[in-house]
Amino acid sequence: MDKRSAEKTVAGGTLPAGGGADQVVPAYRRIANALADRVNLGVYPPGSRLPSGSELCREFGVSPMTVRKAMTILESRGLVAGVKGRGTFARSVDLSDTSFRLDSLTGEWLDETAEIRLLSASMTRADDKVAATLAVAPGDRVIFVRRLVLHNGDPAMYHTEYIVYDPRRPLVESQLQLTSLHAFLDSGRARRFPRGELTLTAVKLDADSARALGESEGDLALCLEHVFQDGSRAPVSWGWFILRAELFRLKARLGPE
Amino acid sequence: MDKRSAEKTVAGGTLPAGGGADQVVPAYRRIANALADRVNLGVYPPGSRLPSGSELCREFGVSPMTVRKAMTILESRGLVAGVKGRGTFARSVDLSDTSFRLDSLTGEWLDETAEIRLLSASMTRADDKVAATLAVAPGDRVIFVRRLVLHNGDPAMYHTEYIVYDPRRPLVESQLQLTSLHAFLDSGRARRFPRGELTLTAVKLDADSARALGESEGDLALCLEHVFQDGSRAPVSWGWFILRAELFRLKARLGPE
DNA sequence: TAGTGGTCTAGACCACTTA
DNA sequence: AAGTGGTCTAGACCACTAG
Repeated sequence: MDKRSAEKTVAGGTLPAGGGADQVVPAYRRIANALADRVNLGVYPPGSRLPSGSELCREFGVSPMTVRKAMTILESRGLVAGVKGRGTFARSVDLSDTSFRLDSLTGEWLDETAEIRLLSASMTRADDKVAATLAVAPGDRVIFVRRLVLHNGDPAMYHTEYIVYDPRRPLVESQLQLTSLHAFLDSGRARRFPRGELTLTAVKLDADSARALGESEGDLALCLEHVFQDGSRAPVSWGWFILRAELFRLKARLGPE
Repeated sequence: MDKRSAEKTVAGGTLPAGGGADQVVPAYRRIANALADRVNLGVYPPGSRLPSGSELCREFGVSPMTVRKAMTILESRGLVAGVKGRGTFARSVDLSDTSFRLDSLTGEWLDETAEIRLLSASMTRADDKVAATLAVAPGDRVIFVRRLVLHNGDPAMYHTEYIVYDPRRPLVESQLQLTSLHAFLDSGRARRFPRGELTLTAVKLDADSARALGESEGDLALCLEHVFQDGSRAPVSWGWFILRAELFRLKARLGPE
């Protein structure tokens, strides 16, 4: 249909309702929300097949691509799963589909007052555990770094890291003297290693971490362990952040928006 | 262009290369990965503007919608941010953009051996804290439930929950006698409350939780606090899961795939 | 006014499943 | 052979920004 002869719809969505809608909601979002509601309310019970693409086109009066976009959203939310040639099926979504963003952790305290202090940087030899994690031979040279991040002058997190030594990659010079926290966190990804695996656990402070953070051994903490990798998934850095438990919490939301 | 007269491209992507590509990679994914690499490698430094949609169409030889889809993916990954009328800009992505999925937590131990035990269920009056969280008046009736989830016969998590009492919604009967863990987790969402907010923290066991989990007071644990809401975001249930720390960990991956 | 991101259309083709 | 999900096209229109 040529848009210059459009009658009931415009490109941005449905025409503003007579009542005067405040916000224009895109059609694909309207459809996604409508279908999400039906899944949540049990109109499409877990495991059952949703109406096909063409049926939904008729129901909502939109073109296939628009329905498709809505389905993509629902699929990314884990609400439905599409199967080629068979159909799209409602999933049973539960708590385990929740996803926590780490930025809900940093957002509250990550500001200009954050300061990073280099505690030590040295060359050492990989022990068995380090060698296994970094996929190098035991006894190979690795860089060992310890950093402390302070917030309002107080220790907030303690970072220990082993980095594969590669003379062709002058990491040490450029990375060790970081003073800005943002650059520090940034160094975990943007310019450095595009891939990685992270694990978050609750731990008790060992003697070393406790001393660094100025707390008592055995105190409560979060441990964010990381293995950063290069483009071909070869491990380059292994380490862990020890976070003071009171300062950090992960938040997540269920449901639309 | 009519597809029946296609020459160099087919709908599924580029024509199979002479070498014989194993897997057909959709064009939008190829483009998204290519652009993601450029952002990560600093070809498009943080804050800089990416080539416009039409430029990318020319570069990759695809139609606007395909480029658009790639951009949507990058935006959802937090790698870029589009601004109407101005352009699409590279973001500085760091650790704080990581997102953890709770299913990496349950995946390992959630199976048929999991058992749920109802410890207590009673009607009580909301104290100030409960009233504030559930948006009811202090002294109003609320349902108080305590559950224990066992794995291989051992206590794994302890759940405490306050539920707004609403005689029109016979929650108690249907929810209290759950015996399947899957149905239990499911009850947090699918059929019950479509929305909610979750917070994950590290805590020490209080006397009550320690007794329930068969551990010692002061021991390490994760606390998953939840506020479930109805469709209009009115709180309906407030509670928290106390998780034995050794059994639970959150995992995440950085980068493409 | 020209350019940009964002939305939408009305088709097409493919790979796949089911009958 | 018919139906379905998934991909892609070659346009269009809108809201917005900037020169």
